Amino acid sequence: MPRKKPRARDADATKARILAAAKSEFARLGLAGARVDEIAEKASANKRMIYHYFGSKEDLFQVVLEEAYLDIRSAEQELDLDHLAPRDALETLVRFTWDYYLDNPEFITLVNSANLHRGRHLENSERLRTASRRFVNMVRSILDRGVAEGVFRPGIDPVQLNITIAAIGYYYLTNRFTGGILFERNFMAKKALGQRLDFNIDTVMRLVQA
Amino acid sequence: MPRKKPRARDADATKARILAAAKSEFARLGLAGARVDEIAEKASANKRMIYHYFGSKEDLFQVVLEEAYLDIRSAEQELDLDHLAPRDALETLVRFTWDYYLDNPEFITLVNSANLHRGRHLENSERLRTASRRFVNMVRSILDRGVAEGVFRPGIDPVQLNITIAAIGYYYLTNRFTGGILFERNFMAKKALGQRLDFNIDTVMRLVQA
Amino acid sequence: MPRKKPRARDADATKARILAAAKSEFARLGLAGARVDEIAEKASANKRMIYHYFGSKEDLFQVVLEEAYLDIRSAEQELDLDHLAPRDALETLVRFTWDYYLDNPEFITLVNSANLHRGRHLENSERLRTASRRFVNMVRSILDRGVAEGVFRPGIDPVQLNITIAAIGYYYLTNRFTGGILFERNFMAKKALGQRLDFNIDTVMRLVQA
Amino acid sequence: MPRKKPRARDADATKARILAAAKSEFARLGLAGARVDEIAEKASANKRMIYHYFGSKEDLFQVVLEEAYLDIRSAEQELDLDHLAPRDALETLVRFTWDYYLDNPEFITLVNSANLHRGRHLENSERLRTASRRFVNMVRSILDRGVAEGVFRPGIDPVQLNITIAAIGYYYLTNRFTGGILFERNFMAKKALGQRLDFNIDTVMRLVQA
DNA sequence: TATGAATGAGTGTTCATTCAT
DNA sequence: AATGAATGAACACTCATTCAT
Repeated sequence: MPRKKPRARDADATKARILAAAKSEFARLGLAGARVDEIAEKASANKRMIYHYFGSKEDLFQVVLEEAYLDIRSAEQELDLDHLAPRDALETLVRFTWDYYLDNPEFITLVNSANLHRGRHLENSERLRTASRRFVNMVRSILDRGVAEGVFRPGIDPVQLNITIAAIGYYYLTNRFTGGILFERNFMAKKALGQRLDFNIDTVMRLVQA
Repeated sequence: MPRKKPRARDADATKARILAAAKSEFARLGLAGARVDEIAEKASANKRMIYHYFGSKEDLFQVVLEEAYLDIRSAEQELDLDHLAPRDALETLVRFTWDYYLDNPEFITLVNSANLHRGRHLENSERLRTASRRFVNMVRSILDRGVAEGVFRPGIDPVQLNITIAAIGYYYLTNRFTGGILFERNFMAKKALGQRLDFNIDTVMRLVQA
Repeated sequence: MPRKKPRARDADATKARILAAAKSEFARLGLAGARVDEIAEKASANKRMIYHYFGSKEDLFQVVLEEAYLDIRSAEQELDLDHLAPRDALETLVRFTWDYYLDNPEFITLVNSANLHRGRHLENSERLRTASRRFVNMVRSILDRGVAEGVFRPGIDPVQLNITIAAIGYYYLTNRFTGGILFERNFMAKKALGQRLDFNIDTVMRLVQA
Repeated sequence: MPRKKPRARDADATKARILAAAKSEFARLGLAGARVDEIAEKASANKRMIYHYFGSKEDLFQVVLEEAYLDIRSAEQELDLDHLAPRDALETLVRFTWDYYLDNPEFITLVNSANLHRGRHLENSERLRTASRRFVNMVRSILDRGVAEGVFRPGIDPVQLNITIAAIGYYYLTNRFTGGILFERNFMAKKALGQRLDFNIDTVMRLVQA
């Protein structure tokens, strides 16, 4: 017996399309600047579906944010840093962080938006806290191994180190527009990007050097 | 008998009040999130005056941004770093940058907003470009003196260094909300702030060390 | 049992109500004088619907204008003047034009508004151009038949004639207020209206007389 | 004794500049569309002066209107039609009316605006009523002389005649924009203007012909 | 006579959200 | 599951007018 309407089953696809459109719009325009109409149109979905699946614009923002953070945390785990020598592991992490920001520019503006709203939208995400703990432990383990092997100096706070690794890439990229104007450089030129990555690896290596 | 300045109906004072209110609102809510009505009310000014003096919400945003940047550039000049020993000068700059961000939290979110809008509002500010050139030259001069004295290694790009100095403070503070959640720390606790500043000074010193 | 048309939530009906209200308001107060709020209220519609269906106040004005012109052009076609003797056809047209202006006073002020705005809102209406061509051809055909029958003199430009037929009715009615003041007459008294129509028919007949 | 402040005496000049600017703006945009700010700027006058001299925007409109009407009435008197043969006098009047409309295009849109507002702004102008009476009498006298000389037919109402003389010129010019679109002609081309004037003279002459 | 500063009530337009089907 | 219609509150911006000097 042939099924009647194979139209259904789109629920997940519709949700995914909404989420992708929302991510793009929130990243591009911020929470206040993004428009529900525009998100619906870009998702080829009816506006009503957004409310059906996500409840409200803010709730949708919250889901987008959580997904974005879980994505980077999950990608970091796949780096398998525990199987690399400490120095290699650290350099890999610096490179990965930089590349991830470059490949996922929405991540940066989403995080900025989240903080403009004082982190309110992530407050209750236990999944995120768990993933973060795991991530910090990974960095700590690299540091510990490096100290044991005598290549890293002791006493480095893995959280501080990690903030710095993120900072030196993130800041350069998020402020690439005003930076380009103030310093009269094209921050996104291929050569400039390469130089910055080198500078950052150097910075981190000198920082942990025994 | 010299008359005092006839202060009532003072255009300059009104403009200044509008500017201050706008700075606060744009910093708090972003360009899209800020409300002209609210700015007017906080400035104890009539909404019409905003349009009279600044033309539009975006034009007002532009002025706020430019003023904010000029302010930090001007404060940096007052540090008189050329009269300090190179290492002291650099540490002073790192400390100043950190303190400025702490004392002027609006600066950070304003810069974020400027970049969310792709730097569009600063594109034509020659005043800013001039001030920035002067600032970069100041950092370059510190580096040169340090190299000459044998305390800094040669070949450091002053722009890269400066970006890093800004980054390691800026990122910590702008992302203090999500950071606090992910890393389960109070980023703004007095002790945490002190530790971060120490970490940053250390980072920069190791970076330039001969 | 056939269900009646589900009339509630009827987009067409809402559009029609908006159009009718807009016609009335634009006619009464002009494009600048009419208020979108008032149009919405008179249409028992939400203001948002006006923008949903018509885009903007000016676009709405454009649609109102085009509809108004198409309406008179369509009514003229229904006169079936080609089946009347040339003199009867012409008199019928003069009477119709006069009656149409009397019955549709909004038409006159709408046309005035259109011209105050330099015709900008009708520039791209191909429908209107088509209807106008058909109309001019109808008048031309009446003239031609009259000349062939020897009752009209030859060489009359149908466009000039038509402008005159419109003018002598239109001017009297559109300027009835200042006219009433200047000439100290009630232009809209039944007797005055009859006299003017007679005068106009006479004017046109003498103009085309062989 | 030397006069103190020779700055004064500008009062009349200021009023005149305001009046000229107001005429232009009201003609161009209508009563609702014209802006007090714009009028002040075009008059190189302070906005406050408009209120000082004229009381309100509507009062200013009233003065502009009255002046405009008095101007055409006064120009008509200067034609000295009583010294021309009846047919010449009539043709002169038709030509003058046409030329006046062409040379003073603001007059037409001002009259349209006056009537959009139902003549309200002219209701109490006794000066205008007086000038109008004189004008009607002039036309009546031409007709009477023509009848006496046997060149005009009797029984023509001077008011109706005058309305028609105005109408056939006024309508063509006020509706030149929509007319140009509908009839696909350039109503303002030199040749077109000449043809229309000829057509109008012909119309009037046939109308009064004995 | 003249003026720049200031204002309150609007004015077209947009928004996130809900209703009815 | 999905949709087009509808809404009310808000939004950026404007206006004619008055105040203070």
